[in-house]
Amino acid sequence: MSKKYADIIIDISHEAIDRSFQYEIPKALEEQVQIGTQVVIPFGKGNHPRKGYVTGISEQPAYDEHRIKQITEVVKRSVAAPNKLIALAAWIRETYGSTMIQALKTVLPVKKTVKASAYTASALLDDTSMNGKPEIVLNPAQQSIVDRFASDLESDRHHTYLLHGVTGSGKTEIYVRAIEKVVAKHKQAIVLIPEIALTYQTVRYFRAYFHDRVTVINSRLSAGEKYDQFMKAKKGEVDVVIGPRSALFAPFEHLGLIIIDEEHENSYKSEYPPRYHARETAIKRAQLEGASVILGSATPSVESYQKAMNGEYVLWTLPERASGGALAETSVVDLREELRRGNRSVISSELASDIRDRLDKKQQIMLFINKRGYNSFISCRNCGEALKCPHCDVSLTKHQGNRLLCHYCGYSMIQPDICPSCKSRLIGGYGTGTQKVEEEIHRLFPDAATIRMDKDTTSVKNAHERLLEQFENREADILIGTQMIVKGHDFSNVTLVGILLADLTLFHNDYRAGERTFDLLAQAAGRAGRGRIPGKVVIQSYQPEHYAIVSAAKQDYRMFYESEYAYRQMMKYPPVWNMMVILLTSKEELLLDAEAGLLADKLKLIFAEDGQMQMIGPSVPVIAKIKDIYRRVVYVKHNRYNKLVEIKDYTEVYIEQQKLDEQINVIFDFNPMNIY
DNA sequence: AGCACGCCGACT
DNA sequence: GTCGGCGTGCTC
Repeated sequence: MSKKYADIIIDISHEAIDRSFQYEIPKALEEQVQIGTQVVIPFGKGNHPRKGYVTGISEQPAYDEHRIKQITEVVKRSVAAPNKLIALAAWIRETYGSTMIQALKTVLPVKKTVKASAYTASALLDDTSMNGKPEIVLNPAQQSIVDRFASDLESDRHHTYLLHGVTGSGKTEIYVRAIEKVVAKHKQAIVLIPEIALTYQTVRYFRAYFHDRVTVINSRLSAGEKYDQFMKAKKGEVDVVIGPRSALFAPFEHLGLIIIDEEHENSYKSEYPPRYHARETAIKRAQLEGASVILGSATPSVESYQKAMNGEYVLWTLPERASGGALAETSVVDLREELRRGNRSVISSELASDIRDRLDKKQQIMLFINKRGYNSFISCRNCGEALKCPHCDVSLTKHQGNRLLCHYCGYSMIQPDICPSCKSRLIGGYGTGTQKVEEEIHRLFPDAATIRMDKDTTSVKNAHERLLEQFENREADILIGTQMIVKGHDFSNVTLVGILLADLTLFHNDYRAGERTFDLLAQAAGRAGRGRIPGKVVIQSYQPEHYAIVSAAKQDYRMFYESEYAYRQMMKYPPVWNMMVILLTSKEELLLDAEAGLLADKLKLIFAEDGQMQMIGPSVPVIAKIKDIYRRVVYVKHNRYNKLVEIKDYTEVYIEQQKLDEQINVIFDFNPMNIY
């Protein structure tokens, strides 16, 4: 009988209207309008139709009744998000800093009425003639973990588990068994996988167990296709959703388990606002919905391992390969020593002789170089200037055909003959990119067939899969690549892995440099000797005494963790302390400098009194401008995360009150994955 | 984000 | 005298 009212967040991303507005629900729409429903409402003076999300329903008007307008209609083809997802969005907004509408859009399935693209769901989704589930017998370590999970589930205890298992120890089998237990209780599971690891084999594995009760989300799905998969989850037509970060928001009604594979991966942190971390957000969602979380990794993040150490997570360990196969032998080569002996090649003499040996035995080799275009910028030996992008303040990278390219905005130019700043002719490229390594290999081993994998050779659709397939089919002896060849792929004939420059200088100044290096080396080592023949890993480095390299060579995670934790503790870095980056951007450099300074002073004045805050900056970030937008950063460290949230809230209000939001944009990043 | 209200300069 | 500049403030 009585009227009903809806609290609605309007789809306009602006702080000034980042709050809910109350609308009357017309009788005809009462059944359709629920929390999470997308509706169209008249907004503002002109009563322009706007989209909005219902975040609450009440019986009383909280506002002058005559001024409350009516909901126009419900957006067709929209899924009402479960109530809990709205609460999760509110938590994301508060924890990471963004407008409510941005947080809602992150959490809710976006149903664009775009027609589904022609190649539907890609090869990952359509597979027919699936043979029954593989008869895999768990080893005692695996069995004991599955049993413990089952008993927790039986007694309704929900934990976050950290599954620390070396590469090849059979983590996936544990995931699958845990999901089986959850599904048996009529609950559902989400499996998060880093995008690059979302391979055909992985999906096949889950398909073998759950058949058409599992669905896969990947970045190649159109918005419409992704929406359809989410609908299946909501209607209970599937039990398992597999996908990257965004799959965390699959609108299951009875969520029982969230699995995050390779939990240490950087791609679980969103790179645009709200910059949420899928691991933390998963744990929050599980808490809201009474579900469990399993985090799996061979090289856990320092954050997660610390929580396992202090009892917040339950630690499960799989110390051995499931097949019983031995881990690879490792050898560290000191590149300084190599240079002293007069070898200026990127291939050390030890690595060269190992390559020769494997080529002769018809075994395969993987060579790994940290980064595309590493050091392959053009600089002047007279004045020392490196050629930079005029819009982005980053070095231009040399590509084939004397072309220099900016990797941030795509700006390109032909390499000049004389230095633009000092007119010297001593200008050129010095570097060891993947192309250069390939040339060097051809010089040293003219008989070797090579495949090069980097962003340039894999930019074409499916090139990535095709190149890996060629290598698998032994069409080449040596695979040369960047990060992308390190993760996940098992080639049984690879018996030698060379890490050409395990150096840390690349990530200089970055507090996660050690962690990233250890992860990379451990993963690379995991690529060697996956078949019957034992493998070898050669690690070349200028800093062979660094703890990340020493512990990686020993394949000793615990040793790495102890050193890394001590370092973080000493430097007051996360996870021991917390850090927030305030990134300020503007077209006006002078204004930006002035206002960044004022903000920093203000924050110091207000928040310094407890003595637990440390502030650095404002400073000019490594990349001082992108696309002609200038950037400044302020780093704020505090032992308590909540205090950083308070400082974030204060900053938001300050920027708005000073009327700076037109000319200066502010973005927050909590416990950042990389330095600015 | 839009849109209206509102208080000061060069025009039919 | 009026048309219109976009500064300021509000939107259920």
